[in-house]
Amino acid sequence: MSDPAFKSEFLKTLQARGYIHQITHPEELDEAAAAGTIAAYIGFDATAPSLHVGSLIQIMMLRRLQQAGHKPIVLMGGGTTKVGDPTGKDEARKLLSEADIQANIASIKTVFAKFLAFGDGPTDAVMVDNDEWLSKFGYVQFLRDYGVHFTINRMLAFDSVKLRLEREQPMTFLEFNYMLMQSVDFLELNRTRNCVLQMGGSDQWGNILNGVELIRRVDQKPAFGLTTPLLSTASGQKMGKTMSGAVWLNADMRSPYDYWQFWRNTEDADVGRFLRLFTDLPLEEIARLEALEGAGINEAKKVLANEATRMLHGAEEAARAAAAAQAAFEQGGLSADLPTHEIPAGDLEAGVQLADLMVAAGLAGSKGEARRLAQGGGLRVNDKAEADANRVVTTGDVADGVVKLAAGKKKIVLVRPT
RNA sequence: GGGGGAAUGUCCCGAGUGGCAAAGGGGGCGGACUGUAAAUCCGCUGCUGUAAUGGCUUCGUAGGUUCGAGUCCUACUUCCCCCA
Repeated sequence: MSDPAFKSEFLKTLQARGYIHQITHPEELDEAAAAGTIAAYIGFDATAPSLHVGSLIQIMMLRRLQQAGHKPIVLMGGGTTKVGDPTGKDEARKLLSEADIQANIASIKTVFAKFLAFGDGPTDAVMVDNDEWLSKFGYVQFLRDYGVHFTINRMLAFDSVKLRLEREQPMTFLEFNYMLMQSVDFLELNRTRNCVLQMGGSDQWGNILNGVELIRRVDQKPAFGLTTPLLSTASGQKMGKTMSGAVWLNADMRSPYDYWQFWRNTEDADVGRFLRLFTDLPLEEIARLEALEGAGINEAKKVLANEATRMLHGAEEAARAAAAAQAAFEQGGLSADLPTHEIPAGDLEAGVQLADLMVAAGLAGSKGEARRLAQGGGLRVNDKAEADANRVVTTGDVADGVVKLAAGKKKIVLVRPT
């Protein structure tokens, strides 16, 4: 993609920090963003009770938008989730019940307030749910109003459809309609809220393009689309799924400590990129951190972990996570802020099989796994390797009020008798 | 409606002759090396249990044949392809 020198603060920032993959009408959009306040939206589907770091780049982009003096619109996909986005999938995802979707939305909502300022002002963020309008259409009315603007010929050419067909995987008519719904969302937001820009991940390009064209065709009004690059780590892993599963943003699904660890374990080659995308640090500062070599780059990773955790969970939680990590990894000591598992003191007096304790503490999925861990040398009790998972843990193992269990070098749980 | 094909280890892909806890890969986990990195190398990867042989539950669903079935038979479910 060409590299035009943008005039608007917003696009300049996105460009400099690496958010831009494709833009539909770069110059026009730049003009609009430079001339005054614009409104832009990103849609989030409610397929899980929390968003994960895979969505973080989108959230951060809304933050940049607001920082540049524009209005972010968070679109919750209450309506579209009922249909399910086929993009990038080989199979239709199982349909969620309406109750599940509503519960997911309620749970997801809270995260946005950490990144955006909501309110009624001209550049305050707002949240809307597309179920509001999508559920109101009658089938025939929807077909007549919008169906006429989409040709099957063109829809078949979009990757989301084409790839599925090429791989000879079935695509239901329900899924086929998803891109129409998303296009109508954009049109609706354009009409009711004067929203001129839809942003999203690069996999959304086709869906976004359809909305842009719908607005331009039906209302003869300007509309733009912008996508972010697909985020993967330097070694090619998909971003967001790691060691212990998805990196959720909700604190009750992924603790601040684990969140901090996630960023701390960033690959060397990704540090600069992630700092630009996921922190508010000035670019000069990032350039300095990124230039650190060898083990020195660990400093940059700590900064990244601190900043990212602070933004999501607050300064206090970030500091505690950092302190716990320092105690555990750099001093080999204990910290009360490490993940803790409580068990009745009586159980420990009676003695608990180590394998059972590992499972209870969440360090092993089954006793068999605990055994294998032990045999592989990855199980440690109070920092001492323990090859026998059948060993009984008793009060004699308590030191400083806890028993320190570790699975591998990074997963630590303090067992605290109560 | 007719004809042909497919569903495999609760992450994915994928081999499978009647003796299979089931090849191989990806992913994941652990170890070594390092810097809580990457790359590389080694080990593990159904549950349960032992000092150890073991026990139990898995191959779309339900039955059947057999000493023994992922593998053969019957019905059913879902999906794909071709014809109408």
